Parts: sequence; C-alpha cells; structure tokens
Amino acid sequence: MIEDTNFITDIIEKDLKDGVITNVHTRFPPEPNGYLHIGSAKAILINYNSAHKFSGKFNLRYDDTNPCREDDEYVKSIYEDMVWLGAKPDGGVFFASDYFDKCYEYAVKLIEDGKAYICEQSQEQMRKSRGTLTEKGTNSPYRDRPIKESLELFTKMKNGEFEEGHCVLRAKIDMQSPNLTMRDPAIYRIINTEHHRQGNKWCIYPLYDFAHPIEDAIEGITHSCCSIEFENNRPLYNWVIDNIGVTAKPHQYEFSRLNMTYTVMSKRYLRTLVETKTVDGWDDPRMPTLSGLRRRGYSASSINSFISKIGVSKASNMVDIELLEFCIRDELNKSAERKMAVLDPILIEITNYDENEKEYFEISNNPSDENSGSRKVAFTKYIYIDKADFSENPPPKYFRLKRDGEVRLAGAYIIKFEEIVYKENGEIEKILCSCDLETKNNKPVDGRKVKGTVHWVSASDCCSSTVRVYDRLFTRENLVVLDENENFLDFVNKESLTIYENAKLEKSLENAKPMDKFQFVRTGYFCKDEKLENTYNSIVTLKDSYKG
RNA sequence: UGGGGUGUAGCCAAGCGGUAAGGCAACGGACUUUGACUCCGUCACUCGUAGGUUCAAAUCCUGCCAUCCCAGCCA
Repeated sequence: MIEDTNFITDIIEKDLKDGVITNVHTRFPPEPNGYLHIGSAKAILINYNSAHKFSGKFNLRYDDTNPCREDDEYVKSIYEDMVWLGAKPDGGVFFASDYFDKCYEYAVKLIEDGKAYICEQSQEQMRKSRGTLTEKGTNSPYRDRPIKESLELFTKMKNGEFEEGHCVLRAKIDMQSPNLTMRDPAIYRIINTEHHRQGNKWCIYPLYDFAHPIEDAIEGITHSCCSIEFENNRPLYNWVIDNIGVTAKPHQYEFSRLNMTYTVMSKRYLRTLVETKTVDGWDDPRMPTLSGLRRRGYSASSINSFISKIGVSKASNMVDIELLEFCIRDELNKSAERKMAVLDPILIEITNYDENEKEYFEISNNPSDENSGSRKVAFTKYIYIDKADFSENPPPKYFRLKRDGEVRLAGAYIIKFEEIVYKENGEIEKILCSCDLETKNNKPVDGRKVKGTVHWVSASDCCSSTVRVYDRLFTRENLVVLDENENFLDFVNKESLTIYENAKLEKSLENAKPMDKFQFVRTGYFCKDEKLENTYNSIVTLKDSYKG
C-alpha cells in the first residue's frame, strides 16, 4: 500500500532479506513537553510508514525521563494528534517512566561490572575536565573508586540522601574520545521534582542517552529512527546496548529534520508564543502545530501527502511551504463543496429585472464531482458582489467588472455595466447593470467572449456567517525576534523591528519572501472552525487569481 | 582548531560505474460559467570544487571549499 521507499526502508528491506530481523518494530518517542507540529509529523510518519510498509508494529513511547518539563496535557494532545494523523500506535502506548526500575537494575549492573561510577565532581569541575572540542578530557578523580563504594553511593542517591547536584552516575568510557558524548557521560542524576506519573517515587532519573536504548530494547524496537542531531549519540546508544547485557539489538538511524520557509519549528519558541499570549494557544490556527493546522483546515491526508513528497534524507533542507499548501489545495480542489461568498459587498441593481421576481439557480456543489449534488441559489434584482470584483480604474487585463464591461455571475447571467450611483460623500452606493437574459446557463448567443466570472449573492435572500481569516503567522512581515544569545525577545510585525536593531532574526526567516496577496472570496477555501461554532476559517493557500 | 554528518535546478529529491527520474515553484500556450482545475510545452551537456583511476564517473580514489551537529546533571 505504501509505495514510498527511502534509505531507511532500503535498510529494513535488506535486514529482512539477510535474516538480521524477522519483524519490523519502530517507535515515536516524544517528550511530553509540548504539542506535536508539522516537523513531528515527519518523524512520526517515517517511523510509522517504515514499520507498516513491512507489516510491522509502531509504538508511541512518551520519553518522560525529566520530570521538570513534562505535563499530562501534552500526553493527551500527542496521542490525539497522532491518531488524527493516521499513525495509530498499534504496537502500544508506553512510558519511559514505566521502565525506571529496569533502568536502575541496568545501572547497578554497569557499576558491578566496573563500567559506571559515582562522580562527585561539581558541574563546573565536570565541565572543565570534559575538555573541549579540540582538547581531550581528563579523568575524574572518582573514576577508579571501588565498585563497592559506587554501589553504596548509588543506593544513597536513590534513597534521597544527597542534595540535587551532589553527584551523578557516569558511564566509564573514554575521556580521551574525540566524540564528546563518549567522555564518561552522566547517565543518572538527582532531581527532586514530582514526576507527572511516578509522583515522588524517584529522586534519581536516567538521562536520555542511557534510557533510550534500554527503552528500545525492552520494547523490541528493531529500527530506531530519529533526527540527525542524535548522530553523535549513536556510539553511546550502541555502547549501552552492548554493555547492559540484553539480547535485543536495536539500531539507530538518523534523518534530517524538517525545516520550512516562514515557519518556526522550535518548541521553545512556539511555547513562548503561547505563554506570552501572542497566539490563543497551541492550537491557534496560525501555529504550525498539528492541532493548529487542523483548525486551519488541513486534513490529515494532506499532511501525509506532504511528508511523503518531501522524502527522507540526511541533507539539511528548507522545504518551501508552498509544497504543503499545494497538498491541501490539491485535495480540497477535488473534494470541497463550492459555495459563493461575498466578504466585502458592493450592491448591484439589475435594471432589467423585476423587483418582485425571484428565481433559483441550480448550482453544482462541485463541478468536478458529479456525485456532489447541487444547491439552489436565489437570484433577485439586488445582489452583492465583492468590492474587489469591481474596478473603476482597472489595470490591463482586468477581467472582472469594470466600466462598460461585462462579467459572468457564476452559475447565472452575464451582466453588463451601465452606471455608478454615488452617495453624497462620493462613495459608491450601487452599480447599475443590465443582465443578458439569454445567458442563463448558456453562452452568449452572439458568440462574444466574457472572460471574468464573479461570485455573487442575493441581497434579499442570503445568510451570513462570521469568518475569521488567518494569515500565516510567520512571514517576512511577522518575525520572531531573538537576542544575541538566541533568546526569544518578541514576536513582532516587521514595521516595529527598528526598535530591535541589534536583534537577530530567526534563521529560517532571513530569506523569507513577502507573502503573496490572495483573493479568498473568489478562489479560497473556508473550513468550519472546530472550536468556534458557526465561524469559518479561510485557508489562505490559494494562489493569486490576478497578477496585476 | 578535534570528531561526526551533508553538498544533484529557485526548493525538496531519485540516482549506488553505462551517459541526470519525479514533485513543488517558475515560464510559454490551449481550454475554462472558479484568472482555479485540467491539458500541452519549456526549465541541470551537468551533479560543491580541483585533480586522479577507467573505454566510460554524479557514482570509485585523493586534496580542497562550503555548510550543519557536538563542550547539559536537556531530549
């Protein structure tokens, strides 16, 4: 069913063929510290699709090894968003925190084997002795303390007999390693914070590098696919697998994370936008979160399609958001029912149509889908069209209503401009037009071409809805501003940027182009806002309908 | 400056020694009762770069350049 192949599925296929494995099992391991976003979707779908391509299983595992950052709100939203996306964790839903006992056992074993030790250096001392990118590290004075002593201290650590930061359990690997992560990494630390699931059961917590391979091994994960920044950690992942004494041999593979034009993917900044109330919440339709995109009108299938189109590689990338927009536009164009809508009305009087007359036009809900049915739309002497569909001073090649011009009312007559009636203040009160009665559902009998077609609505027989139009949050005009240390400063409109003259701009936005103008009345799609009843979002993904 | 990645069109990305897929964007043109859609056509003599090996190189080798990641008791 899934056609996509990439370097990861190639590896799996080979492993299967070589008999290295007999079944495929993958996982998505989010830390529950924020909402899933479009970048998470890439990681989810790579893991999910890799397993399913080979009839394997896929787990959701909350990587909740740091109680300071996690919250049950996120646990809930992550699961819901994954199910919505279509990546239901059919291998099960797990919590890293459920493996804390096992992690502890393995840690004890490592100490007993002389492969880990309690280090009582301060954080400052540890940083210094770790060396730098170019200088080797030096051994901790505690490195060769007796196994028995480390064992006792580890027990005390676990029993809460030490202050936070007093000591740490370290893997004894190689302080000379050119790879910083192998220089005796800390694998257990003391944290006196209540855990969202374990409460106060523990005051020591395993670090990611130690816990992750154990989690994968316990769950029988065969291919652990993560983003590229973990590549440096892979030797440590393998070290843990090789030294704790498990038969499972999970392997880690890395792919590049998704970057998208105009889009900030960092959870840290997204969180700040929520906390500073710059947006209404994680699911604000302007956010690149899955819940935000959903409210914005993106379907799960359009996101799946997008992820499959961008491919899987290790090269750093900046995918144009136009591709995402293409995916939803493409789908909606086939499936969305058409409705006419006028957002900014201008009154049209049809001079040769009787005031008391009213007729109904049967208009197809979707001309490209014959099963979509049709609806009746009332036509009367007074109608509205959108202000943007009339121009007193039209640019060249303007096809919509203009002086002495003709235009097709979608699904109804062709009308011809006659006269503008002004109010006393000079504004347009209404436009008088005549309609060609013979063009009802027909082409003009004399064969003349009328290029423009506009939406319209009866002024006396129409209903109204509240429409909220959401622009993209991140454009060249709207920027996240960071200080020199890349701390979030503000979310601003570019016009106010001068006050941040020395601030750096979010990297991915530096080359952003101005957002295209759009005409949502004529060519946009609306979707019902799932939170705000009876209001509609406009999905502003359509291209310019007129390039003037 | 140490180590590990990555460089194929404006943007993604296939390609795995036999003469550069595909998608997005863009640009022509046809069609059109959505300036949409659809349809036709154009868009890399060249794969970061310089050498080398070979009958043959984006693919193999060497040097160089660019760029990303790593010095958390974060993940």
